Amino acid sequence: MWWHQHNLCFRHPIEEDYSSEDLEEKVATIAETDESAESEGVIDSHKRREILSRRPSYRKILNELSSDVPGVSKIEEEKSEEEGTPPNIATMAVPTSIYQTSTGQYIAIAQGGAIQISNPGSDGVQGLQALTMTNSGAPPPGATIVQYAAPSADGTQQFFVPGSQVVVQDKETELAPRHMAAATGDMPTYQIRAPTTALPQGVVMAASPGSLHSPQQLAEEATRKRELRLMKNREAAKECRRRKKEYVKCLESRVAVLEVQNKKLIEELETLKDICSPKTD
DNA sequence: CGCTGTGGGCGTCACACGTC
DNA sequence: GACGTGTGACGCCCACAGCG
Repeated sequence: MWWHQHNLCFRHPIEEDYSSEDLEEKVATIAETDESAESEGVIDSHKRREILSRRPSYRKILNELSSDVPGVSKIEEEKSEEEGTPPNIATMAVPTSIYQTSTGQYIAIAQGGAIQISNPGSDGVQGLQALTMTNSGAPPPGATIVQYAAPSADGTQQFFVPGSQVVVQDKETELAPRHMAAATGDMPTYQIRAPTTALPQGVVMAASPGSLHSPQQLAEEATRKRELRLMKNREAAKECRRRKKEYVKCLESRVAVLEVQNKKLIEELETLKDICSPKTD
């Protein structure tokens, strides 16, 4: 099933993203899998926005498409898994991100917010350590706190983990070893370092939510939560754009296939016409 | 060489939707 | 209902090409 709100999409004058709507329209026109009910009529911008925002995710769309059309590749649930996750992490519950440290350890951030660290040499999931991110609500007793810091002046991002170590994001992905770049795509690389002198701006060290009393602490907690949310949203936006590009590529290939099919059918029709209605003169 | 238009990427905000 | 996630919209920046 092809969703049919494409003709309700509107483009902002300075729209900068590629016009997937145009492609979708082209595909829908060629394939004629669609009703044209909504192609007419005036819909106010609010309504259009409402409809637009209910559009299914690219992943859903593409996966539906792939089930209808053989040969259309699916968007995997997690790119990091499909592109060569280290074997000892492969059995873990779907991580959202996997990083490799300069010491060769793998850090997997699971969807629940748990961080797992594994050594490349260890078998299976042995050696994994599960940490709990502080954004996942009140940590259970004895939980390990991992602190996130806003990007510092040199463009790096840091996680503060127990044991006086800091997980620092490299400035550029290409700094990662080639084997890592192949395994993670555009995924940033992280290193475990000893912490520098003072905490970077925006860092609030471990304070369990229950122990927050003063307005200053509350404000710091709010700031920390905001930074965390922004970081997650940043990553989500990147991932969303990646999926969108993949989706557009898929549409382009589908257009090509359907155009070829269409051409063949037209030729076939012409042939049949010639056979059924020979010229009389 | 400076200006301008264009395209692509990124970060952020707002909002809908799904989950617990 | 709170919270997390996905995505459209917007604004900004940068690179590049074309032009005078």
